[in-house]
Amino acid sequence: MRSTPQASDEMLKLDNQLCFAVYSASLAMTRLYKPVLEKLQLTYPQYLVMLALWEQDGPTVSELGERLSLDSGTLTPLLKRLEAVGYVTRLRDVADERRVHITLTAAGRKLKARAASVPGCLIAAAQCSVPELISLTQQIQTLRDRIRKAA
Amino acid sequence: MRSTPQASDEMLKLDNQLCFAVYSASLAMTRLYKPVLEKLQLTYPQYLVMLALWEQDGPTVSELGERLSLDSGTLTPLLKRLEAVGYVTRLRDVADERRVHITLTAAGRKLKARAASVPGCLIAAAQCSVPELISLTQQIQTLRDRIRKAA
DNA sequence: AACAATTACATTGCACACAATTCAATTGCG
DNA sequence: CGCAATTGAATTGTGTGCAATGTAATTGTT
Repeated sequence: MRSTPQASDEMLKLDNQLCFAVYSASLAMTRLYKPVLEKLQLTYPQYLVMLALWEQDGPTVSELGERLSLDSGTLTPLLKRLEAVGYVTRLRDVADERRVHITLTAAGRKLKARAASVPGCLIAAAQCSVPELISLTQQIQTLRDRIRKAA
Repeated sequence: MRSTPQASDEMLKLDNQLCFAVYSASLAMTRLYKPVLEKLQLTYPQYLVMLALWEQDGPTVSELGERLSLDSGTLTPLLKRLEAVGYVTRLRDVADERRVHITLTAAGRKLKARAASVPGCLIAAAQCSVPELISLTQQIQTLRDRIRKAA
């Protein structure tokens, strides 16, 4: 008698995989936001950067990378595009010329008001109560933090 | 008196937590799997394609795209890489020459046994019971399906 | 002060992800 | 049958995401 091949079969089914659920949910969210964010001249990752800046303006590239868990290879070109559309400025720190501070322009600050309606489309799509959304968010955050620790 | 700017502030923070949680969890998972999948000569999206093929061999490119919610612009080069390492073959349908069937090679089928241990690393990292993982997976799938319907 | 190690950002190369377009094969309709 | 419309993949161009590398500025040590 062999050792239960069924068990590993069940584990390897696509829909049983937590990783595929998260992966496909992330892609679905990007697609949901796309038409909304296009009106603001933002991509989804650029929107996340703007959210971070609206909460705390003027961080260095590495601080932003820490917050979003992205490295400079991703952020540098992204930030240059945000600078090109006029939402941020990239300025060298006078005390430490290695650092580059990312600061909102007037247009970048004004955008926050126009972005106020963006979250509504996800909340509407989710079709569940705000407490339920908060609970799900916390579960996913806990999972993410444990994965980070394990990696 | 202005109309509660705090409300939109909170909304933006809530949205930050929800969409960013899924986004960052997805990235964290990719990073967790990376060293494990490298031993199998697979990237994370390639692993998802292999999971789909182990469940049902020989689909067309568009059927695979339907299952994974990816288009030909993503799948065509990815499948060519899987063909290059020898895990799949790409064969034109004899009845309809527009279609390309993706079929596992012997090496591709053999890989399934070696991949049996892959899900374990996420389960270990998650530090929670299997029923809890199943529940969380289902919640995320439900969210994803509702988002897809709304988009 | 000199210099090795570290830090911060930029650059390069590879692999997705997706919109838009192209091209060939097939289907539908008069 | 003939031909327009449709379908299925592939291609092209833009924007991430990340490892590896490069470069300049700063820090620590003697």
